[in-house]
Amino acid sequence: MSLPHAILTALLEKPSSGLELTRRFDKSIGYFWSATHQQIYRELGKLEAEGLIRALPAEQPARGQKKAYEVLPPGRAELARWTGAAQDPKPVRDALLLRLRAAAVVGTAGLEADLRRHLELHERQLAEYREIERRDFPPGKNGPQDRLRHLVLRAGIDLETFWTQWLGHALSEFAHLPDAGEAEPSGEPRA
Amino acid sequence: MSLPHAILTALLEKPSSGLELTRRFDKSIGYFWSATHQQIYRELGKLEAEGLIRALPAEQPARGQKKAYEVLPPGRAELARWTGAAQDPKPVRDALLLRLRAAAVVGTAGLEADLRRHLELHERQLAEYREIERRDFPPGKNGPQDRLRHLVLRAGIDLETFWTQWLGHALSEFAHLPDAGEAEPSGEPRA
DNA sequence: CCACCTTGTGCAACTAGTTGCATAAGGCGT
DNA sequence: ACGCCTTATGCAACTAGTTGCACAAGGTGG
Repeated sequence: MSLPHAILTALLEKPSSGLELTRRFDKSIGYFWSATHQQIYRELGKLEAEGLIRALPAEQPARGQKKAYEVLPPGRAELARWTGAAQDPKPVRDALLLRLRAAAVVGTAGLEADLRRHLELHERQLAEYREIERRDFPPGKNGPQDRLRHLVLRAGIDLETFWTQWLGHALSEFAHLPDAGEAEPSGEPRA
Repeated sequence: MSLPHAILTALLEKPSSGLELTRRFDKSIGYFWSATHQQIYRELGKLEAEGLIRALPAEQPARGQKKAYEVLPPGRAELARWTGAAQDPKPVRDALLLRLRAAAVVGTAGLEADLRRHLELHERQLAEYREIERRDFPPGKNGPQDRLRHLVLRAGIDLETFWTQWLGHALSEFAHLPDAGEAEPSGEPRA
């Protein structure tokens, strides 16, 4: 139940149309809460119906027209409530770790290449985060909101750092593993 | 599309009934791919229908009877295929980070308590992982499957370590933040 | 001047996961 | 022998997210 709140946050930072929101979700906010444009449009409709946001009175609201939204007081209140309410972390689901575990049973064939690919993706993401940090959080900037936002970015950086390190470690393990195959002494002879 | 593969892995490790699987998902496998018993039963039905697993011929398959499943060769093949196939990491969705970002706009009221609670949860999980490591991976054990499984556990340990550290850092930031409120110089005076 | 591309909005159908409840068998106490 | 608890299996309805497509407006090039 977080997408509406992600949208409220984005709209409070800057009133936007659906497509503008979509673009921003592909950058800053989407780094830790991704969403497709269809999700966003649907949610904008709901939020408007609930009276939490409203369309800024632009020209004519015809099709193919930009329609910008802003947050209404009840929307801000709801966001504040949600932010402060207790929430349980949702259970982990990580396919890569699952695949590694499966590999222990059915063999590692093909996995190494994908680990390498993931490593590259995470390295790229890490580089991007560092660039954002350099650009948006120079040493002087440390008002309360800056500190909070920097904290979030730090989480992103540290997470990507973890993944790159772990993947590096995993690949080095693969390097001296009894190649591919069942990886199981008791496995049946293949074919 | 990973739940069926999680189940195949679990069944290869040890043929089990639905409930036994559920219990194991609450422990080892579920640490990185959680599932409820309803998901598991449904998926067992599908896997059986597809001919990837079969029910072990037990007594009478009446209701309230244990029904254990084992993986058939096509099931093993499918798992091997999936494990080696390239897969994109799925986009991140972390509500806690989102809430922090929201807090930069609508204020931090209530958040600190929940951060503290999350810190405790992660510390507990970390302790559990370390205990498993101590118990299941003593210095001698390092055959190929041991190495792979240890690698997975290491990821869990390092992830929990990251979270505990980051949450600690976040809480220390909160400690010298201009208390609660809007955390925004330009915010409207509350109420 | 019209075919085609881009921008922006949106519906419909599908997949995956969650929640709440139903049902059956067997043991246990009184 | 009856109610009740635990174990085990499962259906149905719901929520959240994904995928594929449709459609309108406005610009662009042959």
